[in-house]
Amino acid sequence: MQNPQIRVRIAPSPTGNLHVGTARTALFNWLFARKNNGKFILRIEDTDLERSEEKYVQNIYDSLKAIGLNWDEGPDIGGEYAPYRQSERTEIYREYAQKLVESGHAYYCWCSTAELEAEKEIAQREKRDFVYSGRCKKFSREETEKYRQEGRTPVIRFSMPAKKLKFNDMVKGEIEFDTALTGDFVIMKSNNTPTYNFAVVVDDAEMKISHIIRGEDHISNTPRQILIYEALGLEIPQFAHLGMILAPDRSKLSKRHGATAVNEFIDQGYLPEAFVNFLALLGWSPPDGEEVKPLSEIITLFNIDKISSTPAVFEFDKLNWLNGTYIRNLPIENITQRARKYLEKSDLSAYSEKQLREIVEAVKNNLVKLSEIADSISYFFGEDVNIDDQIRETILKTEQSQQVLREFSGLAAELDYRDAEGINEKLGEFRKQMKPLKPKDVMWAVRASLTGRTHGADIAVVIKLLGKERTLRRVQNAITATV
RNA sequence: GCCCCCAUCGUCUAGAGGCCUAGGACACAUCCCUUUCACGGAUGAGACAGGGAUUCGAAUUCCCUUGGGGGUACCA
Repeated sequence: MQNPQIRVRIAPSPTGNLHVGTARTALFNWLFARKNNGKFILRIEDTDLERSEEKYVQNIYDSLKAIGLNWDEGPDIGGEYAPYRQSERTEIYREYAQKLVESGHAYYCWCSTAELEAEKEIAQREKRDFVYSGRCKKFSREETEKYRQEGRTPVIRFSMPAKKLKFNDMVKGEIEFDTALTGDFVIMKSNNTPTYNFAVVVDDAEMKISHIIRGEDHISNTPRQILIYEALGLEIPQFAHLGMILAPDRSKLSKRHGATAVNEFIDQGYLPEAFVNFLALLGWSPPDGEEVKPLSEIITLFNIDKISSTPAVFEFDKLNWLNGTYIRNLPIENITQRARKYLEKSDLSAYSEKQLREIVEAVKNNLVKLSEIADSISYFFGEDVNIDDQIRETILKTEQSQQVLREFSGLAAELDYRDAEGINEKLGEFRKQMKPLKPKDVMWAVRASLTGRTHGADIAVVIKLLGKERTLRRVQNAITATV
């Protein structure tokens, strides 16, 4: 079987930060390339000069790299088919457009926006779809010259052959369109710049793209593109259209649903490796049922035939669970290091690195996002602790708690603060000693006085890390504050 | 409106005619562990959108309806 080099691409337009939908498409392309020993290419589609911005190009690079998707050819690293930015390829599009005009597959259209609007209005009134009439197609050289003389700037339209067009989609199966419904569409704008549908075809062909894996929002563009391939006598690639990513309310994922850009998730404290893992699960499922899986393993298991054709809801619950799982599985040094910027919201100087790791170890289990660590560890810092009014009133101020704390301050004075396990044992004895008070109530009083909270890290560890002085001080404060 | 795509638990999905009284994961509930919250463990509840047709037999094939999504630009 002739199996030419597999080449896929991701072609985002830099009109915003890298969207999760684009990231997911990039991921599937990347997986397909890596799985099949192919090439993954990054191309920047910046033909829309108005909306494209350089900072977004940078964001695309950064986001892709952050989630571990490296490309083999691209604007920044070059490659055999450079340049990889559409804005630097305009000459190429012009040549191809010219070819099409010469071969009769395209023609200049001199219609003004106003004239087109009028046609559209009529179509609307007659309740039929607007399909460009194609009247400029028949113009003679003289008429063309006349318009040029008038100072009109033409567009180039592709001459649509009307026919039933079938193509086989790798994920959707056979799809059929009636191209008569489309009409002659613009391939070169009046500013001599290509439209999307034309530029993609030219680039994909020039760059020898073998498989086009993209979102299903492009499915209706496909017949037009196939027709251009045909008109140009180029080989038609394989298509695969992925279901969209939807918001929990099943509408298109947008800003109003919260974060939509990859970097926002990472900034929020999602681990990039957890995030890609989650993305992979949107439309693909591991044959062995093990969903927590690094990219390296997903590559070997990945199979494009197994991609779901259904749109997928972006569910935060599962992302959160995955992220927590990844955090828990990380070696403690690694978490500590990666959480540094959040940890540093507290003044770390009072602790050694070793102690800091103990703190992280003590709180890591209930983290969903790395960023939450800042709050989880806050009571380990400072001489005193903030206790909110409700806890002060309902937990600390009760006579029962006061009694516990008076007793506990005695115990606290003679603990061995180097030994968490020992502290734990003493605490056990203490609970017995405080009977008939319930163990839970006893510990809540102690915990609240020390941490200002009703839940958190193992209390013996808290006591150890707080040390004698602060433990005594905080307990004492909790007692005196209410007298 | 027209065109195209899609349709299994709340969500992501497994399922390619009998293995399905439909499996897994997240979320949810209960219980266990436990000084708290978590973590971990166990159990439970929970779906083939509806209607026809094909077949000995349909979640799986076909048709219709309904619902959802996408497209309908000199945006990409």
